[in-house]
Amino acid sequence: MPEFSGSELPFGRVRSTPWRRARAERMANQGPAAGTAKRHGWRRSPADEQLLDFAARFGALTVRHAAKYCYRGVFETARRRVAFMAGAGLLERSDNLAWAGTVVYPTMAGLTAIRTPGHPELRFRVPGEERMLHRLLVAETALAMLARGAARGFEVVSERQFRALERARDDGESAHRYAELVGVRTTARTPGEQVVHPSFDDTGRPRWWAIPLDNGQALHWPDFVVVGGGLLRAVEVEITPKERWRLHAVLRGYRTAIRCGHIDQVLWCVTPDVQMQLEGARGPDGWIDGLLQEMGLLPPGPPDWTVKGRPMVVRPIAAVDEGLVYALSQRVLVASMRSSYRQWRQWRRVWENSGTALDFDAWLAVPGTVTHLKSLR
DNA sequence: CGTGGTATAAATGGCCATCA
DNA sequence: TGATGGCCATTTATACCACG
Repeated sequence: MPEFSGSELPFGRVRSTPWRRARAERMANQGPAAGTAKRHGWRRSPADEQLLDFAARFGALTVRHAAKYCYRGVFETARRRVAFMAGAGLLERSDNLAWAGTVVYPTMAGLTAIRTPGHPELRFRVPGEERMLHRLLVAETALAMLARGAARGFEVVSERQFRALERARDDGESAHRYAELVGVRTTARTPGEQVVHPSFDDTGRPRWWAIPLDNGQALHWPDFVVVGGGLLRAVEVEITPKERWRLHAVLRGYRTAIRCGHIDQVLWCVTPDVQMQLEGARGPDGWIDGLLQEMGLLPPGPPDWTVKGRPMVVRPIAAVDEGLVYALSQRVLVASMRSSYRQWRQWRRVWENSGTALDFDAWLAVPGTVTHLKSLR
């Protein structure tokens, strides 16, 4: 059987349409260069490259995220472009998590496709499912900040990026260069200007993108770093309480990094249990301080987060994507109030229509609500 | 060598059938 | 029920070419 492609199909076999021809061309042009020239069946748009870039930086992304942050909110377009890139071998898709919808992550070819000189070379890695919620929350938080801060020249550097930078065996030279490339102020342009200094590990190597712990014997990696106004702000997304000694060690590391002029501020986006660990909680006899007060990173007593310029800021994590809202709330809710994604969405609709002032989780916790909801179907 | 018009490629968004 | 692939009509981007 002879093989035919695209417009060369023999008369009468399959009617050749532009769509079929383009598909045949897509099949014939796969790999890192796919979509860069005519006759490839599709053309890589700036939005496509942005999606590849985001997926590479954060390791994984949902199609809904892609739609929101790359394709002006049009899901249909995002799905189609993802399909093209998956067909070209640049992206891999996974639909193992119902609440996430389709998750996309870059292939080796996808990473090669957007490799830019001067930027860290990322390794290929299949994202593990167990950490997927955390990974997607990090991506969402970072993308939201990037979308808001892009106009003001904010840049976001992901954990994958700085792990690649700090892996280099060059005494921190490429990490330093990259810091300058993304706008970190490493030298004062005017006298007295605040300058960023790196931390140092126990070998004396400067660490621009990692936080040395235990006198530099170990390194801690923030979830991502925001570069703005020439300074570094570390962001931590914590949805599981760490053991006290581990969290303590991380906070000590950050405290040192802040004091030596490396990190300007740490933002903690956390679930209620972690928030309690960090800033304390109201007890029977007044406020019980958390780790931040104990370590002098916050004045004793209930925190006032309207005060600006604190070295550490804690705020409740707020998922935007409906699937992430679900997955996150399932960890916070007591077992009896958990439900399948499908059921949760039905309950959400009931909540929306109920006109209550309570937020969803609080509404669900009102005695009788769950029993009532379960009786509906 | 620039300009403007035309042909063609590709993007987009809507719709539908299928599938799990 | 949502994700998906197939298809179509319309819009937009790009390549090409003749002309001055």
